[in-house]
Amino acid sequence: MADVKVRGRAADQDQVTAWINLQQANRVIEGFLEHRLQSEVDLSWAEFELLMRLQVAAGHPLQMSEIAAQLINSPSGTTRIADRLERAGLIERETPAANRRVVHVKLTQRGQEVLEQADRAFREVLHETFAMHLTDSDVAELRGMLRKLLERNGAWSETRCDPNLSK
Amino acid sequence: MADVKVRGRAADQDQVTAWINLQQANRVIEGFLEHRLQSEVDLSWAEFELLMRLQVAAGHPLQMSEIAAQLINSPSGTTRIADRLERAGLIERETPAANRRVVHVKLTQRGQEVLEQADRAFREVLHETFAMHLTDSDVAELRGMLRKLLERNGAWSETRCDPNLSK
DNA sequence: TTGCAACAGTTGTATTAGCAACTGTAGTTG
DNA sequence: CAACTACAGTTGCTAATACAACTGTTGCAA
Repeated sequence: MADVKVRGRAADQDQVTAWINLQQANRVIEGFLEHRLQSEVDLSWAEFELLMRLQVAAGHPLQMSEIAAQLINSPSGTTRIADRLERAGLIERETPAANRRVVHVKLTQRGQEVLEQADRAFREVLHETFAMHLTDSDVAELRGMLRKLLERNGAWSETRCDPNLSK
Repeated sequence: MADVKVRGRAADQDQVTAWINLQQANRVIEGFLEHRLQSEVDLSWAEFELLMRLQVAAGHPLQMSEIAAQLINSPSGTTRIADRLERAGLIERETPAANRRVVHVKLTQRGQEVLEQADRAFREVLHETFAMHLTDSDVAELRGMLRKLLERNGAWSETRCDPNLSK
């Protein structure tokens, strides 16, 4: 029984370390992305993320609440990001007559263009800081684990993250 | 060549998805931790993280810059977190006579006590939202990948994350 | 020793995020 | 159809974050 406990505590420690490292990696890489996007296309990572979601929707407008769920952001936070993007002329908001509670968000032409440029920078940085250092099977395993974590925590949105941008 | 490109793009997509999922998992789990720590011991996750670093140092005081590096936070951000913890009486700051540029930070008795309580809550939540859903080999693989990412991005601080709290 | 550059940390300022409260709409029940 | 509840989104407010500029310290070089 003491045995079990000792083993349990060591494993516990590994898990804590894994979590801390996950957070650190997330911060470092997000930091690089943030800086590069800011300097190159004047977008924050959060703004880029929102645009990416619209791109994934492929012209089909998204509701604010859908976007918020996918970004795992608060409703108000999502509103603010959308405010900035709308002011910058990159997205449009429209409340459909059919259901005047909701807001349909879609990319403008300009938004599409900026996003494509941002996407190139994004993929470059992601490659240098993330993808380049992982094998294909690493990525597969990682996705499996993360998917499990998201599912078990009720945050799996069956997200296709396939912007399919530069065809 | 078209083949290579196609395969390359698909792999690219998997990598993007892995990254997005990493971020999502990080947000979800950090959210749970944040709420639980806030309600239970009135600490933010950032504050807890700083306390944990001091705990790891096992009584040996840390400099602000060391803490900032480990937390991957800006100097000013670290100062502010330390301000709050000091005001709450959980840490002490002292500039040693030997080098009056630096600040030595250490836990107070009260800080030690609060941290132990916080640590129990932390481990509970981490288990429920993270550790419970991963096998030992998952954790090992994950740590390997994350370590590689941190190293390659110049952010590997050879962090022991072993608070070794409840002995 | 004086002067200067690099460093450690803090503070001013602006941006961002989240909670709680609010507006307005849809659906439901009596 | 009136009242009530739930929902979608926004806004007021407060807290937190980061960059840049600042204070004070150390080490080095002329």
